[in-house]
Amino acid sequence: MEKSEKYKDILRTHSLRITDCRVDVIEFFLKEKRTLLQSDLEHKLDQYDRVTLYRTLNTFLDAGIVHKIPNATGVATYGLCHETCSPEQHDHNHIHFKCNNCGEIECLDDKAVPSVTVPTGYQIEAVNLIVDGICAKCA
Amino acid sequence: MEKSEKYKDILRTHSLRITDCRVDVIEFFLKEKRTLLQSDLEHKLDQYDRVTLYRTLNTFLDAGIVHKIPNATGVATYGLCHETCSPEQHDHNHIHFKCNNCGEIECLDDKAVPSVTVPTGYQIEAVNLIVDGICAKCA
DNA sequence: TGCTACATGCAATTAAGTTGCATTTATGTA
DNA sequence: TACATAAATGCAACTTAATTGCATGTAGCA
Repeated sequence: MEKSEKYKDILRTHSLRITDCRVDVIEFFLKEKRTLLQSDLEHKLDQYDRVTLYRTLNTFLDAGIVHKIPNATGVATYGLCHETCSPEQHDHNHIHFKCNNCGEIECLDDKAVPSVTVPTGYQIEAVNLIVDGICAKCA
Repeated sequence: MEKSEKYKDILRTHSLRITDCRVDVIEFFLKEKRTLLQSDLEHKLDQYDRVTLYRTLNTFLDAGIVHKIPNATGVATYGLCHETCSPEQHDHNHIHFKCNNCGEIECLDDKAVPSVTVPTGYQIEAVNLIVDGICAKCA
């Protein structure tokens, strides 16, 4: 299968229309293999308006193609979801690592989040574990 | 000891000058017993300029009086640190709970964060666990 | 009491996030 | 294959948060 077909299939799977912008955004995520900011997309894919990229990310968020990673920088950070994700069921049971040197946020896919307990009366919908430190590249 | 003396002592402990604004911000945190946004301070302590409140929060962050809680809302959220915190050594080993109904972020001080491991070459400096769901009040 | 470094207030700027609307386009159907 | 329609895009505009510079005021020490 041609590469662009693979990107298009991700859109088909999530019942989204196939547009150049969406295909390019998925391609960028898959090639970079890292979490991205909207500004990353704006620099790389500057043929598209920033509002279009903003809406593309939100559409992907709703569809379960990307997930938003909580962090203290104040800037929204997005990671590509596993193929098993859908709008109903997400599998984000992995650790996020934020490097205090290079600033990059990584998904450590093979590191599972330990189970947590909360006080009585609290209902858990999602668990996010963010580890801050120095990544292997910067150490 | 008078209450305001208690607030001032927190500032003395961290080698910060005692000013009305700083004392009022600490008092607000201690009385509310919850995490706060800068906008919360702006509404409650409107006798101070918002830049002053912004700088007060940053000063407290550097000094280790408050900590910034990672979240996906895009708005900085601050929690008062335990008295054991200092600029060098923080004790934030507790879970943060964000309610998807009321939006409030709580520190669950009695719930310890499980230990985590990261790949070889990564150095851990801090661990943040954010649980999303419905809090006891909203359930 | 006065000096000095630090804190504050005000003005202004940058950046992120968001919405409305006119235009263009993807896709199902005749 | 062309058409109709709902959805996607681009542009303009706006809101809010974060941030900086500078003049003025003040806490804390000598």
